[in-house]
Amino acid sequence: MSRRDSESARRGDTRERILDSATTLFGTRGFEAVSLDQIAADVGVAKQTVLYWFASKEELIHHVLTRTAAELTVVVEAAIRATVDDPLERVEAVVHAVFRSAVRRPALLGLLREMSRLPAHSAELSVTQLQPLVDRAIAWMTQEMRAGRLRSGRPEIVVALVYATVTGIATEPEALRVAGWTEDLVGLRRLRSEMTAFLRAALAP
Amino acid sequence: MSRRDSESARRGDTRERILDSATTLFGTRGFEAVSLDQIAADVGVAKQTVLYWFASKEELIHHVLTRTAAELTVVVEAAIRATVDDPLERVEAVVHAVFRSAVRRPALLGLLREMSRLPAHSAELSVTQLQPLVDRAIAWMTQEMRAGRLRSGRPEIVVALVYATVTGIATEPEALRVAGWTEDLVGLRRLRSEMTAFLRAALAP
DNA sequence: ACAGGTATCTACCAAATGGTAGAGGAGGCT
DNA sequence: AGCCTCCTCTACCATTTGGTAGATACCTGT
Repeated sequence: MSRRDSESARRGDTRERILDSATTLFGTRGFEAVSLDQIAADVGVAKQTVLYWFASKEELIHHVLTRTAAELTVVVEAAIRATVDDPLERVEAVVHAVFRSAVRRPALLGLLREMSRLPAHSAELSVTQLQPLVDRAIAWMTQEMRAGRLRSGRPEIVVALVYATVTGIATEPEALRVAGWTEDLVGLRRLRSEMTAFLRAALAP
Repeated sequence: MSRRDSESARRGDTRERILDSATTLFGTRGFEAVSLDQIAADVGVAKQTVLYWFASKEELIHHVLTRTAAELTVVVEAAIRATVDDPLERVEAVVHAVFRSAVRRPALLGLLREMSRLPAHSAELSVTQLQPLVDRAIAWMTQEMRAGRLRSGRPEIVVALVYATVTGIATEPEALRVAGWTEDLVGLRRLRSEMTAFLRAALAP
C-alpha cells in the first residue's frame, strides 16, 4: 500500500481499484446516484477504461455485489470457526467481526441495503450468493432455540432483526450523531459494547 | 379519495399530490435516483408544474422531509400520550405506531435513512426538526434506566439501537424475504409481535 | 368587460449520463 | 524487424437531467 500512490506503480490492478472505488461510492451514495464518470475520476482513469473492464454499469454493480457478498461470507465463517459452542458467544463473535469490517469500510453494509433497490432480477441474482449464509444462520438459530439456549421465537425473523440492528447502526452514523454520539475510538468501543449487550439481552433465553 | 381519480377533480391539491408522490419515490429509491420528470409523470402533470410549486429539487426535498418529520412526530406523540406509565408498554406503543405508519407508507422510514446522504448543510436543516423528539426520547430513557425500570446502558446508544432495529426491519422487506418471510397480513402480524418481543427482551431490566 | 393574479402548459437550454468507435502505445513472440 | 494482444485514451452520440422563458387558459373582483 506504500508505493501504490505513485503514478507509475498504478498499473496492473486497475480492475481491482475500480471495484474498490465503486464499492465505496455505491455503498455510501447508492447505485443510481453514482456515475461512471465519478468512479473513473475517483480511480484517476478515463471512463472508457471503466467500461473496458466492465461492459456496462449493470455488470459493474453485479461484480461489486458479488465481491462484497464473498468478502462478508469469509468474514462471518471465519468468526464462526473461531468460537466455542455457546450461542451468545457465537453471535457476539459474528457481530464483532461484521462490525469490524463495517468500520474499516463503511460502505460494505450500505451496499447490502442498496440491493433492495435493484431491478428484481439482478437483485435476486446477487442475493443468491448470500442465501447459503442466511439459511445456515436460520438453521443454527432454530436448533439453538429448540435446545433452550436462545430465547424462542421465529428464527427467520429473529435473524432478520439482528441483521437489521447491526446494519442499521453501522450504516447510519448520522442517526447516532443526532443522539449526541461521537465517532472516535472511544465512541466506537462504547457503541460495540452497547450493541453487544443489547443483542445478548434480546437473544438470551 | 373516491372522486379524486377523475381528471376534472384533480384541481386544487396539486402541491399536496406532488409532495405525496415525491415522498414515496424519494423514500423508496433515493433522492438522486428520482428525477423531477418522474415525479411529474407520476402525478400526471408537466415538470414545470412541479417547479412552479417548488422552486428547485432541493426545495422539494426539504419540504418532503419537513412534512415527514412532522408526521412522524405527531404519530409518536400520540402514541406516547395514549399509554400508561410503564416503560416497556410505552416503547411497544411507540414502535407499534411507527410500524403501522411504515406499513401504510413504506417510504416513510426510508426517507429518514436517505437523510444521511444529503449534503451536510441541508441534512442538518432537516434533522433539526426531529431533534426535540430524539432529545426527549433520550431524556426519558435516562430517567427510566435510573429508576431501574429499563436495563441500564448508554441511553443515546440504546435509543439509536431501537431506532436502527425498527427502521432496518421496516425498510428492508428484501432481507426478510431472503429469510423466507412472506409479506401478507399474517406475516406482518408475526413480524410485529416478534419485533416487540425482541425489543422487550433487549430493554427489560 | 376587463385587469390581474393563479395555475398549468410547451419550447428550450447547457450539462451530465451511459455507451460506442476507434486510435494509439507498450510489451511480448516470432 | 513486424505483428498481435492488452490496456488506455480522445472524440463522439443520443438521452436525460435540473432549470429558464414565456405563452395560455381560468378565475375573481371591479
